[in-house]
Amino acid sequence: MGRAQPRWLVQPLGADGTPYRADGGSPTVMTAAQLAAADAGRPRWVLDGADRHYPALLRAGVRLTRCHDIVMTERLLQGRVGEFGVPVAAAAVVARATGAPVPADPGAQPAADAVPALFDTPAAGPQPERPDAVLDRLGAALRDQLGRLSRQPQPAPLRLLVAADSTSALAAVELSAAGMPWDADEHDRLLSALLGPRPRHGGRPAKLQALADQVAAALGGRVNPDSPTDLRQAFYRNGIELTSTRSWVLKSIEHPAIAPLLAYKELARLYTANGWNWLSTWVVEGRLHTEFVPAGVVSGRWATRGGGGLQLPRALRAAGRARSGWTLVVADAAQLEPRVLAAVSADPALQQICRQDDLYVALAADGFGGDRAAAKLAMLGAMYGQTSGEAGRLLATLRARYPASMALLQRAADTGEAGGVVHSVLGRASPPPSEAWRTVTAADTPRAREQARSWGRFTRNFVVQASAADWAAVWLSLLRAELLAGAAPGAELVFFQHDELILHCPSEQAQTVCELARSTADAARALVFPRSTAATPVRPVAVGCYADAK
DNA sequence: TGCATGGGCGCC
DNA sequence: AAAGGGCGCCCATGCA
Repeated sequence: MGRAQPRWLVQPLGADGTPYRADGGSPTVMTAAQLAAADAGRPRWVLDGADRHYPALLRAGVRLTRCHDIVMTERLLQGRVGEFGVPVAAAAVVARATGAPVPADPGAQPAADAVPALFDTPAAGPQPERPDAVLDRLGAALRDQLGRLSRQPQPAPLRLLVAADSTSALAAVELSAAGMPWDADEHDRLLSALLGPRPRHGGRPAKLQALADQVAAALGGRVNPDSPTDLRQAFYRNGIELTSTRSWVLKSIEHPAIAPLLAYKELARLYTANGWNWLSTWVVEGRLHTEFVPAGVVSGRWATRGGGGLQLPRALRAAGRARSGWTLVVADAAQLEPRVLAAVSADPALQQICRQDDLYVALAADGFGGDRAAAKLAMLGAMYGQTSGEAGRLLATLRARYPASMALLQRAADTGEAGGVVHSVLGRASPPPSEAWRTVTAADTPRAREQARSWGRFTRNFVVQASAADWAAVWLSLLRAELLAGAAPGAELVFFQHDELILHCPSEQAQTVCELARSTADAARALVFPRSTAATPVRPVAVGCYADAK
């Protein structure tokens, strides 16, 4: 007895997003093969959360090329609705979640193209929703969203963002399922070389324990180097008062315990965060299976759930290896954020600087006496809101030479300090500050000012970080579209980290993939920053092993 | 025993 | 005068 083939219920929708059951189109039950055939016509499928519905499709061998993700879109729209209080649309969302009808939207505008709705046939549950009810709910939600989109002051960039976020939702499911190729044996060798062999019955690995013993000996007594309190007490007994046990604080101390302690901290981090337990939990059949969460960060950056997929330590990247006969293409957008700042601010001088391959070299030559490190420190400090130290002093140079970009950052910070909302280049809104923040900052106290400035640093950085995330999402979407169109047979996306993409492809496709990564980055720049001359250069490298990429 | 919080550190 | 943004995850710790 074979298992029943999975099937999906598909509702064709009219051009205005209205289900047209009444005039002939009726819900159809489709097999995976039929869905795949239907996708060849490049419809924009409507999904009530790709993370909920796409994994099953993918397991059945169906890849969807384009979609409108109701959940991703709702988050984008709600961020833009009200600055304060409960957004107007929240009521509709609650209604949808409970299966109650959504109020019709009289202002709905026609969609750009016909869209089929698509979702799993209702699973057995306590109270499965009737298929028609699901269809009505989805159709109403779509009409509602298209209407709200068209009423935005600048709908075009936001529509691009909706498309990019929706595609990201599909790509995240695919990336999570594919997994980065990861060589567990190599990982084990690296760990053993650094830490000593894997301990058999608990306890620390040999080299870690030896360092812990050295620390204890140097401090004259028992001390748990994993305990900040313990450490501070031990140092206090030795006549040293520590404000914290952070490594940069320790580095300024002269004491025989410091060197082994710093070494211990570094290795202990490796052992606990990416040691053998991590390996056996997250690496399955040669792939690292972390779960990607598209736009999981308020700025639109992706997050990961499990496995710490966005914090793969450099020391272990040699374990990221292509299969035999295959190649990893590692493509990252170099110095993305200052380039994004130049583009969103349309600062002529900074855009000029950003035409250079290494913009920090050009920046250093322009106003920092050729000191690249100083130029970089100043630029990063400006984008993060640093005002003290060397970065603070160098800020004056940036203000004098790049007034437009520095003014944009200052406006963003001022808006945040006043409790306002800022937006990315495509229109993603920053979250409004909490009620608690409003209460605290209403006072005229040092704490109030500190809280206000802190939120200002967040909004200052948001305009850059979120705009960079816009660009990256469009880049990813364009590259994925090329792959689905067959531009590099066999190539698949396996990793995405803010401004870096990794693809796994048959070695003979590597140069094609490199070129695709470059060309789609250029196309993304033209779409996201159409009036900017600042480049967003991508430098793909074809390697057998992730560690060789930098 | 489980849960929440803070210190600390990895990545961008 | 002003003391760098975003995350996820580990451990230790204090509490119920």
